[in-house]
Amino acid sequence: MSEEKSLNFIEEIVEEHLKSGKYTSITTRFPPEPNGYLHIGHAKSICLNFGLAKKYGGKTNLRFDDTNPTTEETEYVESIKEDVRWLGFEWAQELYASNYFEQLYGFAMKLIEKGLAYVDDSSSEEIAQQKGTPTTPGVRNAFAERTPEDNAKIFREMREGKYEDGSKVVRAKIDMSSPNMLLRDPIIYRIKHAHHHRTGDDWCIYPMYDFAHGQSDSIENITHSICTLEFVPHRDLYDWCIENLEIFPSHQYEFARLNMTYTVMSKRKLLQLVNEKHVNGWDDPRMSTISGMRRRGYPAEAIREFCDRIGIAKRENLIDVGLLEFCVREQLNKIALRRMVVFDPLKVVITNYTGEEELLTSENNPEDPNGGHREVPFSKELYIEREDFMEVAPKKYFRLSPGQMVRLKSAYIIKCEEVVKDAEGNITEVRCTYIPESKSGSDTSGINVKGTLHWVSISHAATAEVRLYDRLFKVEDVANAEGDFKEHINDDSLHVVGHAYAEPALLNDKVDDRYQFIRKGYFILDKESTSDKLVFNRTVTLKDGWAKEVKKG
RNA sequence: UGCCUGAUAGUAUAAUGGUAGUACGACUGUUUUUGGUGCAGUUUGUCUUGGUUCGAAUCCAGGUCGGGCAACCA
Repeated sequence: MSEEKSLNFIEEIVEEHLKSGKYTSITTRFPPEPNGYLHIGHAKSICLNFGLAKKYGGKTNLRFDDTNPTTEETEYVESIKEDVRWLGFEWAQELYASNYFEQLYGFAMKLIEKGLAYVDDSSSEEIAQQKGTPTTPGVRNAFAERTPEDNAKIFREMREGKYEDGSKVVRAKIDMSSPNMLLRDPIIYRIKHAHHHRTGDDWCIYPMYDFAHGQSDSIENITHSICTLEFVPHRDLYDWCIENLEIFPSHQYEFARLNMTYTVMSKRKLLQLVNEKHVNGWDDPRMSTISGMRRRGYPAEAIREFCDRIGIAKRENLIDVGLLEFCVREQLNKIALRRMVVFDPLKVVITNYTGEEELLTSENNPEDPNGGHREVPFSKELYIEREDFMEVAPKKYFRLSPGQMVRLKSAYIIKCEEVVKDAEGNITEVRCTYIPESKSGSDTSGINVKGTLHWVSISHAATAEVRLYDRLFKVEDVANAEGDFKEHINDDSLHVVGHAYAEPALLNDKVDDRYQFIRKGYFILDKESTSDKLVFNRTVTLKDGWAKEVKKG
């Protein structure tokens, strides 16, 4: 019995095309504009495009949509390539819309010769005004009457640099009264005396998106050109260009873009967060960027799994970020090395412990029988988490309190005998006794305790900085919340624990290792970590049933 | 006022005229040397009004509500 997973609507279209013989293989493309870093919304598109080709034996190109020299930079090209690769995908070809500038120029000339395009000297205000409104038709001006010969001559001169920015544009001659505003003689070329990150100063005219994208698809024989819903009205123009240019008929299909709770997903807003220093760069672990998530410790596999689970449809959506976190935990639970780190220390003295110290063994990962073990030093003086002790314990509190017993993970059962306070009444130390025959792995004490605590031996502990991240915004639906999105920034999205106490095994682990600090969450070493100073990022917390219980009262 | 587009549990997504299912969440219980994990279970849904049909989430008609469209951005 093979449970066939149901297909999304694009997979259905592809299967139909393959079955009917319309195509014998498919080609898709991922077409970012190199004007910013990729975010989780792009990951959805990447997984879709590359996933489709992988599933149906086709190929996917990485194509940079670099038709606007004033916003695009090589830095972004490099980061995009790194992110796509990190997500686990391999492109067939690395291409650029700017590779096709000469061809695109020829396409425009062809339209001019066919009488389907003309040079317009109007200002952008005039053009906008003549365009009409959605309910009233636009009007065509006198420039539309220029002959193909005149148009060709002026277009050539535009290319040669004879005219200033904004003085002339080339427009496709379609229909000034179309109900689709994009068909009201859209601009296809504009003059920009600007340096392009790849073509340098070779060009001073650049094609518009609508005159570059479909043709680029066509040149590359893209069979399924997949984009997001806001491009639906562009499809008429996409098809018009291909039809009138008589080139390979690529087709555009649209799906709903990803929205996620407690975050923003537009390059404009992400750029603002970076520029105005609300975060520390594009790869700040709180960002919805791929690079931010990577630095935070989200595994690529978890992001792929997430994209798979949210599905592909045409309905507007707002996905709970909790689903992403679920995917991250699911993956990390299987691979993360368990370690003990105390964030907020409370000293525990084992009064009846007579040895100097001993090495105990603890499993690296209880989920992984082949995960191995590490040694953990134990001694008379330990740190436990301050929140794991209460002098007056509420009901169902399974941690340490006077007269109560708990197990120290992978070590012994201890019993709280005495609480030591300073002059102000603050608890400075807890004195306990341990049960020698309760040693982990060879427990003959017969005692059962409800609570198990993480701990570190004070004299063996390494110190580390730990960065705890929370959601960047306070409201679920940031894009649709009242007022400017920055008003909803969560000022408490970063907590730095300057001096956490870590078991020494953390000193020897590899940089790429993923950790679960037992009972605290999943962590990864940050790039700012040095041999003198360990810095960890909290990837995600563990689910906390006790916190939920406390909240309920 | 025009055109395009969509509507299934709290959130997503499936059912392609024939038993409304799955995941996340929430809630129970159970296991556990992590209040984690695992396991078992409970919970909640077809926007609305008509029509076609033996039978409608699905087809048809009207309505309601949401999103998009008038950048020399992509």
